Order: sequence, then C-alpha cells, then structure tokens
Amino acid sequence: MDTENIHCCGSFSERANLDKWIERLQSTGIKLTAPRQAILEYLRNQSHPITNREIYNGISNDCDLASVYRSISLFIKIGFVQQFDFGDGIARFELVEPGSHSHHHHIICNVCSKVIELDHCFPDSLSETIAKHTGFTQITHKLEFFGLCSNCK
Amino acid sequence: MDTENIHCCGSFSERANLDKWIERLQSTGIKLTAPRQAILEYLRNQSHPITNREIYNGISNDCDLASVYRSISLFIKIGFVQQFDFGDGIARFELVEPGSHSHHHHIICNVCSKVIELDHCFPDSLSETIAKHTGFTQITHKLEFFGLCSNCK
DNA sequence: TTTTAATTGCGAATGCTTTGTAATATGCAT
DNA sequence: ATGCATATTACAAAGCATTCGCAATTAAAA
Repeated sequence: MDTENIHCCGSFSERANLDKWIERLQSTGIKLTAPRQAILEYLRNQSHPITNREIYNGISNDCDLASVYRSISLFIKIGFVQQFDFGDGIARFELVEPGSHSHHHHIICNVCSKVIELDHCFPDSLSETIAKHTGFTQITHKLEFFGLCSNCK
Repeated sequence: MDTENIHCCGSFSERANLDKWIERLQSTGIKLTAPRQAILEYLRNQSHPITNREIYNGISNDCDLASVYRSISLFIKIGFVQQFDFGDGIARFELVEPGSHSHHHHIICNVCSKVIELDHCFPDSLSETIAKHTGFTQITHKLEFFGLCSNCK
C-alpha cells in the first residue's frame, strides 16, 4: 500500500471533497452504491482523462467492468463527467469540477502518449462565424492537439 | 440509376482526373489493383468523409471489406487519404486533392448527422503559444464542430 | 512466358463497448 | 429496525469496428 495515497485520501479536506460529490450524487435522485462511490473517488484522484478499463483496474474487485461503463455513462448524463477522444478509439473520462472552468483541451505526445492539460482555446468569434456561415446553432467543438513532447523530440 | 452520376463519371475531365490518381498511385511503386482503383474512384465521387463500410457497400462485389481497410491504411500512409473522427467510434476518410488546401474541419448535426465542410480554423498563433507553453514541437490538431443544423433546430 | 513478390479473399480473432438477466442492494415507508 | 418496490449489480454473451493469418491469386519485372 502506498503512503502517499493514505495521506491523500485520509486528509480532512479531501474527505470533505468526496462527501460533496456524494451529496451531489444523492441530490440527483439516483442511488448511492459502492461501485459509484469507488469510481467517483478514483476519478477524483486523476489529473488526466482515463479509460473505463483504467478505472476498472484502479478499483479492481470493487466493481465489474460493465458497471464501470454504465456508471460512467450515467455520470456523463448528469454532467459529472466529460468525455475526451484522443484518436486511438478508446474513450477517456474526466471529472467535471463544479464551479471550475471545465472547458479545456489536451496535447498528447505522438510517441510516449504524455498528456498535458491546456487552458488555451480559440476565441468564440470563430464559432459565431461558423454559425452564420452554416446556419447551425448550439455549436460545440472537440479539439485536441498532438505533437512531440520535450522528452521525445 | 442516377443521371447526375452518369454525367459526372462519364465526362472527359472526370476520367482524366481518375487517370491522374492512377498515375500517382503507380509512381509510388505500389501495385495498381482492381480493388484500389475501385476505392479511389468511389472516394473521388464523395463530398464528405465516408467510412470503410460505406466504401465497401459502394463498390460491393469488387472487393472484400478487409481489403478496403488495408487499402485505406495504405492510402493514408502515402498521403492520398486523410482520416477524420466524428466522435462515434467509426473512422471516416476523405481523398486529399493534390495542390488543394487540404487542411479543413467539419460541422456535424447532432440530430441528423448532416455534415458541412469548413474552411475556417483558428490562427497558427494558438499552436505557437501552446508550443512555447508546453515544450511540444511539430504540433497538429484534430478539430470538429457539432451543433443543430437549420433543418433540425 | 516465367518468375517473384505483393495483394487479395476468406475466416477467425481482437478489443472496446453494450446488452440480457437473475440476483442483490438501496432508499423509503411502515 | 423491518419489509417492500425498484434501481443496480455481476456475470455471461453479444455487437461492432478493426486487424491478422494464410493459402490462392494477380500485377509487374525479368
């Protein structure tokens, strides 16, 4: 067992943070189950998008893989989780911290798959131009960057 | 059968255009086979990215599905074809017209899946900023827009 | 025409994801 | 606390895009 994790998960503020997620979950009317708690807690400790299988491996005996898929779908539906696509055919997921600036993108190294979170994005005027030009409304976008990280160049 | 296609495929300039692709293919040293010709010709008549299965259905008895996958991979490797990802887990492909402005994106209707090609993109300065900020080099990006088209709104 | 190597078709396998179902656990009312 | 109605789970199997192995075929060079 890993002392860093003992410290991390045992601290007061971290525990309080998890409780907030549990409260939010219960306020939606859906049931609080052991798998959902385990998944939320595991997601909370990640700094990059992770796959369903990574979640499953991370919480191992606590939950079946199919239940991870179902829980994640549910979390997306209620806005707890955001899906990202790094172009390798495997969906990745990240917790959406309430109140934070959740809109962001990533840059992924083509060689070692290192991921860095980005706050950068293009100005809204681009979407507005596209709206005018195409007649589309409620425009969203998926944007990810790729390249060679400083270690692999 | 569709008169528009008869006109399109039978015209002199269109035939010349196909011949150009065949010449380019042969100049790379790889073999000119019936499946590859059929796939190139089918791709040439599309105005939006299409899936491997759509190609297979479009050329039907001329080629096995596995060969479509293999040919498309090859075409990507030699720069004839570009891959796009619309977020539904099915890869889509488009012919790269030589000499044309090939870098572009799409906007896809969330309801009816209508696709419109876009020339719009953000300025290079964004990638440069990200390069400075992350230390990454050779930065590329994947960008697609989503929304409600004028028919579905 | 012969030769050689690339390419194909076919079937099977892979890997991510979804679904059906009987058993179980949750939240609520009592 | 206890029982009930229902959501949720584990497990197994299926679905679907994609890849792979291999013998038969075909294109291009000799």
